[in-house]
Amino acid sequence: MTEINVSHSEPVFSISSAAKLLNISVHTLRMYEKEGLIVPFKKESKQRSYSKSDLDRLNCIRNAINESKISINGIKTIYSLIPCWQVVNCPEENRKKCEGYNGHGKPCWTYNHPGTVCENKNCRECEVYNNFSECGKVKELIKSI
Amino acid sequence: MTEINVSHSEPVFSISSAAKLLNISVHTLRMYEKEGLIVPFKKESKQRSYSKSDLDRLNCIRNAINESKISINGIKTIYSLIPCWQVVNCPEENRKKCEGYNGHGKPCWTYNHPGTVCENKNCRECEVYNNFSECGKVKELIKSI
DNA sequence: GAAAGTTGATATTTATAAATACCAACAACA
DNA sequence: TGTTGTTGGTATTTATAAATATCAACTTTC
Repeated sequence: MTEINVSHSEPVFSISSAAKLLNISVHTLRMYEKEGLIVPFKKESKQRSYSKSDLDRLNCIRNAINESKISINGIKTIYSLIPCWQVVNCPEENRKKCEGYNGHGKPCWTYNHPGTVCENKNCRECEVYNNFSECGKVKELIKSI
Repeated sequence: MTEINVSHSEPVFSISSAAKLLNISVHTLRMYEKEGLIVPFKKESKQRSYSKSDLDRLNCIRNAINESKISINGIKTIYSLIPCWQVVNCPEENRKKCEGYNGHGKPCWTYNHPGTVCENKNCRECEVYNNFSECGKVKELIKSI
């Protein structure tokens, strides 16, 4: 990983500075998290922190809500269509017991994944979570499979 | 096609009886059409008529809006993720010039498709339009490719 | 050819999603 | 150790998407 990428994914912003930079309230950030749109880094003390990449992701989400007029539940449903099983190479056997594969309306990273290849993964660091925060990228992925 | 399917896809309901059956207003039906969620049959006189299958589709849409809280633009975006190119076997060459393939946020059946395999198709009769009115089915299709 | 229904278009209402405000308890950091 | 910020709640406000109401011109139907 290059220096640039490290700083990009390094959680360095507190919730209040993230909110300030995004021009939204602290509560809104926690709301997005509760809805499963974002997975901020958490210290042992349970305090959240946000990377530059988190801010980019949040800008996409804000854009979807405010410009594209897609509701939060709409965004969740769109995320739930990401073919995560392709991205992480999830074996057929695992899929049967995976809520992300079988569920509807919620992104895979909002579930636990017992007995799957994702079991011990940290979703915050997963390609599925990181690469497809933009709706456009979801379609590109579907095209590529 | 069996007798049952004929009656199922036969446009027999006027806009007002469709509205009554769905318990919504006539204008709402026209609004859904303007947004590209539905493609009702039209007589030469420009009057709309609706089949039982149209009503089923509309029930799905109503459910997405009222129960799942997905906004109309959200539904449009979800429809736009249907891999239509797979369903209709759209040749690589055609895809480059197809707005449905390259566009974002609008279902393929809201575009014209000059120079593609869909050029002379009536979208109302297309598998892409007919089979995936439910969000759940969209995910099933993505899984199958 | 009169009544009933439909068209598209605009103007208005309503229902509610998204965001804000406020809270007491706890954590971080000078 | 006092100040500043964070936590997870609930209660409230606001912005607006979705639906309704009206309209005159046009079809259909009997």
